[in-house]
Amino acid sequence: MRGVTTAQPLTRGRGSRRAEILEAAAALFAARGFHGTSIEDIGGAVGTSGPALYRHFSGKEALLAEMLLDVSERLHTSAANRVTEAPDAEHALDALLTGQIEFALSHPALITVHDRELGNVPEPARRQIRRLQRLYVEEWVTVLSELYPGCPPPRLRAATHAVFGLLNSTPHSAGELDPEAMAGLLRSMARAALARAQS
Amino acid sequence: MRGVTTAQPLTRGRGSRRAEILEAAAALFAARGFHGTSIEDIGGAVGTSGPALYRHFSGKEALLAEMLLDVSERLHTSAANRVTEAPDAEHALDALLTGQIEFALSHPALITVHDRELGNVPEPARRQIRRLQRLYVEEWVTVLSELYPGCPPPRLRAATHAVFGLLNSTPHSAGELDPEAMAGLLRSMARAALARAQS
DNA sequence: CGGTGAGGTTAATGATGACTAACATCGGGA
DNA sequence: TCCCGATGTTAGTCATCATTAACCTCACCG
Repeated sequence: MRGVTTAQPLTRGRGSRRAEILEAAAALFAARGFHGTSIEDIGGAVGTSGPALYRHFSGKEALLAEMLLDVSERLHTSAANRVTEAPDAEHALDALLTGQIEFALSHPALITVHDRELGNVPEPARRQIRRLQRLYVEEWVTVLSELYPGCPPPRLRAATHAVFGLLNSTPHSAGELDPEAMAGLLRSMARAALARAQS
Repeated sequence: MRGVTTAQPLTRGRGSRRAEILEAAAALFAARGFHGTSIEDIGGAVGTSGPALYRHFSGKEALLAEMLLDVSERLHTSAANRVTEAPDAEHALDALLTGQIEFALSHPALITVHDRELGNVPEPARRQIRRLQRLYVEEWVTVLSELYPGCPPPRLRAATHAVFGLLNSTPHSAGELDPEAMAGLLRSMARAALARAQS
């Protein structure tokens, strides 16, 4: 029984394993939390047993770090691009909303983990994630400042966080509405909410 | 060194210790998560060492259960009362908003734990908490149905969850604005967002 | 073929942590 | 005054878990 049943890598696509692990881990972290999920759980979810993960990540925290870094990078660069390409602030805001809603609807687990587990990321990476998050928020605040001049930035920042809360509620109300309708509802609610930040 | 330094209960108010523990635990759970917080941590936060907690709660999960049960009860009964006393749906909605905003602003840790850690509550209690949460949501949906007839309940439910997300964003944007301004901003954004649910 | 590297496997190992046991202390009745 | 209940204390106990060690195996390249 020693090393007899080994298992089949069977010509897997390059790096697909890492991605598969990250995806499984995201789902588990979202459902049970970082500390509530064991390495064995994650391994099990991808069909290998526990320690196999160390062939792909240096540890559990590193795995989380990579996951969150990737999310905050995607959010931020997507936002930056959209804003740059928009003809005016009005369209920029629409584009930001679209980006966040698309992401939240298609990756609910990542969204959940992203705003729950930052505290478990070890220091070198944590700072960078925070930085990207801050930049992402500032992307919104900048657009909103242009749209509602005269509204103090702290208020816009608070409003932005509130809208994130609204948009990221998706994982909690999963299944109530189909994605199309949900996207429309969220967009419309968010726009209306933001319009109230100016007063 | 055996049992020499015992410590002083010193005529504490009745049951105040339980409350003190619950409060400390809420702060720790909010900051580090249920599994990220040890019994020793909680004990330390109230000036006793670890196992002393078992004099007040039967275990860590029981502590969490009591905490969440209390929160969902407070939210639900407060909402039910407010709605009953309101002259019409318009005022009822205002009262619901006021209640949720007051609670979220004054107990950010409880709000955070409340929508993160339900999964760690053991079964008998979990069902009851879920039930109260459902009733709380239905309180909102009922009022909204009256206000926006013709809007399908699933949509109203999704909108309600979205608004909870918006209002509960408070813990994430702590300190940006003073509580007064924050309350006003949240209320105004929430109302505007809800108004969009009808269309 | 021969060996090498990627990716798995099962057994330690060492911490940490929930919970229990055995034992104090003290304030407040009887 | 003496006992008891409420609360603490410290030292186990037993699981669980991250991480490491030591070993396999297979695809592929020369």
